[in-house]
Amino acid sequence: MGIVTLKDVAMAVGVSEMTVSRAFREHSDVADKTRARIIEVANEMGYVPNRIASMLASKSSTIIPIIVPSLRNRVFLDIVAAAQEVISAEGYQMMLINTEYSETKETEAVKAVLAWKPAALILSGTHHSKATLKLIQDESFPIIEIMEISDQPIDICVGFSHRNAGRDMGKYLVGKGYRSFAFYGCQIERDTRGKQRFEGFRSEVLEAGLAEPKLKDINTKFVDLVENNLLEEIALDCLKYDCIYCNNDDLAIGILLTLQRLGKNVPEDLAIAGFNNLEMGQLTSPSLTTSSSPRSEIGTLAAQFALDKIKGIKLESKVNDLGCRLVPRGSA
Amino acid sequence: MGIVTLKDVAMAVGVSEMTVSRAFREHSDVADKTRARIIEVANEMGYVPNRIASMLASKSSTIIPIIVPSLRNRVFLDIVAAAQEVISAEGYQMMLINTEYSETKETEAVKAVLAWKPAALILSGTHHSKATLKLIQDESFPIIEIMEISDQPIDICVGFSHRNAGRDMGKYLVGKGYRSFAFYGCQIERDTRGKQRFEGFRSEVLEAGLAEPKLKDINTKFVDLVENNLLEEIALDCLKYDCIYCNNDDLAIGILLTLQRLGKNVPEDLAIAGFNNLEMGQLTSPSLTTSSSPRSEIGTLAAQFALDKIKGIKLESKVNDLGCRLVPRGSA
DNA sequence: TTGACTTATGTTAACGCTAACATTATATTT
DNA sequence: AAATATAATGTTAGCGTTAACATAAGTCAA
Repeated sequence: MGIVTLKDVAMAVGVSEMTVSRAFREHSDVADKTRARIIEVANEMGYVPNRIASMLASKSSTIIPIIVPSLRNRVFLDIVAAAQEVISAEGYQMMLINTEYSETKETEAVKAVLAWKPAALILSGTHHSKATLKLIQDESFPIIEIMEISDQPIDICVGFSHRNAGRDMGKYLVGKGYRSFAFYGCQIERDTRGKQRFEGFRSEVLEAGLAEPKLKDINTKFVDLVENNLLEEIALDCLKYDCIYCNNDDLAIGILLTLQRLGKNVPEDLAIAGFNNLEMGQLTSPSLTTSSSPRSEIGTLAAQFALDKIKGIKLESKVNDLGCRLVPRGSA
Repeated sequence: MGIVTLKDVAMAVGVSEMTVSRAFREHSDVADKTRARIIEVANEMGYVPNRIASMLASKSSTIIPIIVPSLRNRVFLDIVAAAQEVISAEGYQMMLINTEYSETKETEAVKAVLAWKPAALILSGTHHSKATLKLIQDESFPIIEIMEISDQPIDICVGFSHRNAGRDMGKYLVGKGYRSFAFYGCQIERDTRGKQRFEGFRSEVLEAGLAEPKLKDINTKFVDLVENNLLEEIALDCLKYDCIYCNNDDLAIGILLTLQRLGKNVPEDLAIAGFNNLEMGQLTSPSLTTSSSPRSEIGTLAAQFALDKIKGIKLESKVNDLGCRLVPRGSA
């Protein structure tokens, strides 16, 4: 026989479908004895409630999609991992979608996701295409924007100001006495948040009356950089400056270790600062000056806010700035 | 008005619901003119097909859940990222679940996932609890087991032999002349695959007539190790041996960098080997001897196999051993 | 122009479940 | 014991779509 349905169980037990349905939904109004019998028979028969039918009938979904621009980036991986934990723990299901930093793909993803009548939606960033916005404008489920903050979130946003993070780092580095700067990043042109950090950094450097920091966009993925031994060239190029601010810790650590292999001294020959505060940055000597992006917190909170709002719990604030703590260490 | 349904669009255009349904499914038998008109009106009205209703009616799902034991581990992150790419590209949806290495949670996850009538299921490892196996035994969708290989996969498995990976490393290290060994790992007792590598490693060391390698289970997560500065103690402890084989590259690199900070020499004072072949391991000096786990390949292939089998394409082989290449470098 | 196809559209009945209301059994009060 | 309240179960009618079959419209050969 094919799949076991409510009807089959109901017939086997000798009750109505409705009673079986109730028994499986911890509905209070089923007699304990009846429920026990139902559950037993159902298990024996291998009955598994069909969530799809349930969703259609009740018009209530437990799907929470999360749309991120990348899964190669530790930031999003950590966010996804943290959000997943909360979402699962509450009996909801995470649907994971990766847009590869493409606006078109984001719009497509949102369209696809709407077809699932999601319980909530987690989006990355606060900037979205018109098409995307149009799709979600009349939707009534909670929409959480993560990573950045915005004065006018679609609904709720959780993140921090990347501009401020860059500014803080700029202030710190200028204060340390460095005078010529460059900002290095892999594929920055598509990383709007990286660019925001650069902007903050730049404005601080300029305010201090120093020369415009150079924006160095390395048009290769970090993995390929390592794979193809391109880091040496980049590391040597860096030496033209007093200090470099990297788009993320991976690159910063990569340059740091490469310079050391080449016999250079950090921070004497070149000071290096990163972004994210990955574990490895604590292990190099000198250890890495960086900013601690609250990745896991963002994931956890985003999921929590989504669930709270689904449950009708009033949220304190629509804009949640978690800040980004500067972590001064030896490398700059 | 609330949500726009097929019916609304059908009425607006003046055709039957079925025609609208067909128009949205690239069904060939709709006149081009009719389809164009339908799509136009539908877009205007903001119609989004309801996948849930569609799934219920057609009994065909596009959900592919992937159940992994951890999302802190780069291995699974890479697998998930790779699988996601393939799954999305084909118009399917990935549902992500993390069991935190708990068999109970795995069973629960499988139960939850069955309720979605998935198109396929990706599971981690080849060992599953009786309860889990019972749940999936009569299911007809493809089931892909990843990471390990087994002679009797439930359906299809994609991975490599961890025992062999450990054995290869053992052979290599013995060949290099090291004589006293230890295997270090964070929370190995729950990492069955890590244990398999140890077993392979151990058998090779014993076969060479050397002393039993010590199994050192560090009962703390790597992050906490770094956070609480516990690596120094561990690194110093390692010096009792000629050579250590670490459960993963993170730990290996952590120990390597810590030893260097303490003024020790690798591999002279201690040789170190890792597992996974992360980028960072290429950047240390000496760079890290490790094994290259085919993480992305596993993710990609697992997804591909799932999709192929859904489409009825005959697979070449049920057991797919991708191997695990030893990468000899300077650290051991 | 008829019959035989082909193409385009429509009709009906599910899919498996639950909301909302209806009914029956049981407990509680007077 | 009747009247009322409460708990436990049942009935009906969808939820929004699609499979399968039914029909209508258009095409073509003879």
